[in-house]
Amino acid sequence: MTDKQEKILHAALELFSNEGYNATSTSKIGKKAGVSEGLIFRHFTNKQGLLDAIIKDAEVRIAEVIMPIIMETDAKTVLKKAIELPFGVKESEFDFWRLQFKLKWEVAYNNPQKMQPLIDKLATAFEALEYENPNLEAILLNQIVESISSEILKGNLKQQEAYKSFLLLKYKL
Amino acid sequence: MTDKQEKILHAALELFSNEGYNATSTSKIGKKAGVSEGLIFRHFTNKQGLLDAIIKDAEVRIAEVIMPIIMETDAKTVLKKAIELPFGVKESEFDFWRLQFKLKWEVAYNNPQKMQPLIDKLATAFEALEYENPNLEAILLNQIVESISSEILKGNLKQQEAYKSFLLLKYKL
DNA sequence: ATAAATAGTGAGCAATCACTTACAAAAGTA
DNA sequence: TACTTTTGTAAGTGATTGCTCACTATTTAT
Repeated sequence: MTDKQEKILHAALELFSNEGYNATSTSKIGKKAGVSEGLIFRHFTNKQGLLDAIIKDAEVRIAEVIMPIIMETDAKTVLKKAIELPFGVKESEFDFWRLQFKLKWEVAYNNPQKMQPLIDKLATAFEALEYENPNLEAILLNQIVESISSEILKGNLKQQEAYKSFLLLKYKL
Repeated sequence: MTDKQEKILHAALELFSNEGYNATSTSKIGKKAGVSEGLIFRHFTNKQGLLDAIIKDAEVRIAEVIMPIIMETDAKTVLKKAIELPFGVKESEFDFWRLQFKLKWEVAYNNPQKMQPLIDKLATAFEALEYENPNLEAILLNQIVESISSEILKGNLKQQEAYKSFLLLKYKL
């Protein structure tokens, strides 16, 4: 991956995330990346190709973030790590993650449940802890985690520490 | 409000909701509404004006939906009605509500917490029921309700009845 | 009935869109 | 070195964008 290729990807990520895919023109991307517009098409075929490259990279990064939870053997620690997940996102990566959530609301890109492995892991954890309805508990907690992530990424969640403690307490962790 | 004005608004709502604001051209709206493109600008000034009209209407409808909960005096019933909210949305109104959630991810339109009255009401309900942390409980439940709404509107939530019962049970309702 | 105001049309506007093409610079390879 | 491939640019392409304008049709008010 060339230096300029990375610059293009980075500029596209930032613009897609902050202004939206359709609201971002390839000319704007070229300008922000400090590159001729034509180079975008040389490297990524078309505008959709740019998005595809970002999405492909995202799948890897999502797997990376989820891995430590999937590998965890202690049920309580699984839940704890899952709850702490959104609070640990670095601000330098906000653009990246915000785009992921934004894309879920774009029709063209139908979202094939990348979080399913996490939900499954949560379900087995809840089962081990003898919750009455592990599957629905897993779905609920995943929803909570995603919803907290959304709020944080949009800059809407105040009192994060208090909220984290509150949730950990609720699940007796 | 003229017949044609309503046709324009309805077409715009459907297109904005399903394809996105930026992906929808005024020419497409005119065609779908069976109206000349120019008429859109006569009635709504510009494309943004169209969206503004939809948003203004939305504020009314959101207030309508929340009102029965705000007016409710029994704490348990408040929670029950809040949880049941997303499961009662009519399919004919999916486009409308989906657009509301979609807009939360658009930068241009910064969302001034239309749900705050509901959150406040939930907080006092949790207080009456002697929950330890009523404010955070209210924020959490609101997040859950919104997240369920999102999943339903995207057609991603299976076993809705089971999930509803599960939540009501969780809050002892 | 007549005038004024409103509703509606369709052609046309400059600007921008995603993308192509012709060509030059740079880098790799023999 | 000489040749090929890759990387990069700048000036285009036709199509579409949001929007205006000159005009007609219809309603409303006097």
